[in-house]
Amino acid sequence: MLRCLTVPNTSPATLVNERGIDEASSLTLQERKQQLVRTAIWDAATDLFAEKGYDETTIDDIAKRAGVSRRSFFRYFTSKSDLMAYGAIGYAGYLTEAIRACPAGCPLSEVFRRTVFQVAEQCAAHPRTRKIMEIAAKYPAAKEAQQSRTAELQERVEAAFARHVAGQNGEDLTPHVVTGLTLSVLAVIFRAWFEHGQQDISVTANQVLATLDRLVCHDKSQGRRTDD
Amino acid sequence: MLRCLTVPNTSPATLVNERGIDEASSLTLQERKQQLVRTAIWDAATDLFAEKGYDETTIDDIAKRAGVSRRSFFRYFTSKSDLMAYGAIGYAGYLTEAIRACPAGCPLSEVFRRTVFQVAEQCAAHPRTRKIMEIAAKYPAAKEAQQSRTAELQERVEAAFARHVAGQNGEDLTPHVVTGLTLSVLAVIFRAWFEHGQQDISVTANQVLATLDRLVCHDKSQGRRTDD
DNA sequence: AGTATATTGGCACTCAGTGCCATTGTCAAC
DNA sequence: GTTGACAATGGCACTGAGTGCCAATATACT
Repeated sequence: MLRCLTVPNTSPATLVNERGIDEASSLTLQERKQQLVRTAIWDAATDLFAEKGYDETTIDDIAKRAGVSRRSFFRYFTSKSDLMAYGAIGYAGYLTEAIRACPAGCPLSEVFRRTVFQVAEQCAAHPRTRKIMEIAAKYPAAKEAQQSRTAELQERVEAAFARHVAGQNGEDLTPHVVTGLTLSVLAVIFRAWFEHGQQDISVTANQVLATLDRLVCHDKSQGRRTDD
Repeated sequence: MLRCLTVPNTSPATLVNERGIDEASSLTLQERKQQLVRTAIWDAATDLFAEKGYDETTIDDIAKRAGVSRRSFFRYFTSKSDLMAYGAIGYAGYLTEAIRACPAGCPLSEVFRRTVFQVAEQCAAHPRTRKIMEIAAKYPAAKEAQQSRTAELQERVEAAFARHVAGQNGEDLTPHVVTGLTLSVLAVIFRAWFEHGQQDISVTANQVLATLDRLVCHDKSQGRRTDD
């Protein structure tokens, strides 16, 4: 993964916005055209996944419907997995942005809560989120592909948290723990929100965080382990 | 994934033990032979991964060194990813077993703690854990492959937790939350344990759980969200 | 117009993964 | 010892993924 694509200058910021046509402020014409092709491929692919299934859709199919050559497909996405993980880049952007937005003195537990709520709402508002979740729920291989960039995501989020708590010793495990917690909590929220009504995601988020509190802060008497 | 392999009767319990030669109590001769081939392939593969890299190792290489045909490789493992995820089956077994071992009245927070410690120690004692972690740390594609069965793992663990808290309404999010928490905490523990000394993993586990407590149970004044 | 550069498409190649069938090995019954 | 049933293996051929290379085309800049 993470191969060098020839075509796009794919700066992460470029990929955050969806349509690539309007609101193209600081983008050159070339970049906007590339973005256009990229979303064309993505739209063609997700449509086909929904129509005839994830495994059954070949890259030839996608390229044909998107109106590009097979060879060009691989210049915009490294693989079919890469397509499903497309949203992960924007997701990582939301997360790091939300963490960075917190004031310096803000306790980490509060940074965690704010990040969870803000990112949940941002993703819930995004049309791509729903489409991807539907495909992932239907086809296990698609779900696996979607999560194929977890490592990169984790690294970026960890770096953002580490930046917030800068000034501690290097051996501190805090950034790792918050990152794991944040990502797993968000995953639970998305799943519950998607499976049930998909109404207001902040309600779901509150439920999940309340459950977490009940779980961790219940009895802390047994902080050290003794064998049974 | 999860294709039907022709050869092996691969019951999950069969795969938990490592060598497959000794301590073969309730296994037929055929099953033990299959297990032998399976571990031969696995050994050959991990050796090659360590020698010449994960991506550079083809399935032909693995089959040749293991002394089986290319076609037979695919009867024991569905893919190279499947090989890296081989340990996930035993891992899931450890987790469900640890959860089930807790007495019925045990509060979930305590089940969580016990499971984390027990599974961490079991995995740390297993020779395969170290080997896999070394490869995964070195090659990103291998790490990705290793996590390719997260969905199955999650389902099994969730089911085990749900069994423990049986008697609640179906809308309860608790099993989802504990599962996410358990898996992410264990991931942090393994990583920290592997990167640092790899001494006593229960020390690492205590550090991580202490960090978690500090994080979640810090100030709970802001249980409901208000926009800034 | 004319040149440098970016993008694309086509071709050929390796490797992953699968279906099909012939061969071999194993075990039991006769 | 032979025969027959059945599991395991190996070989072959095929589709699809992914990549390198080069020619053709489009775009930008002078």
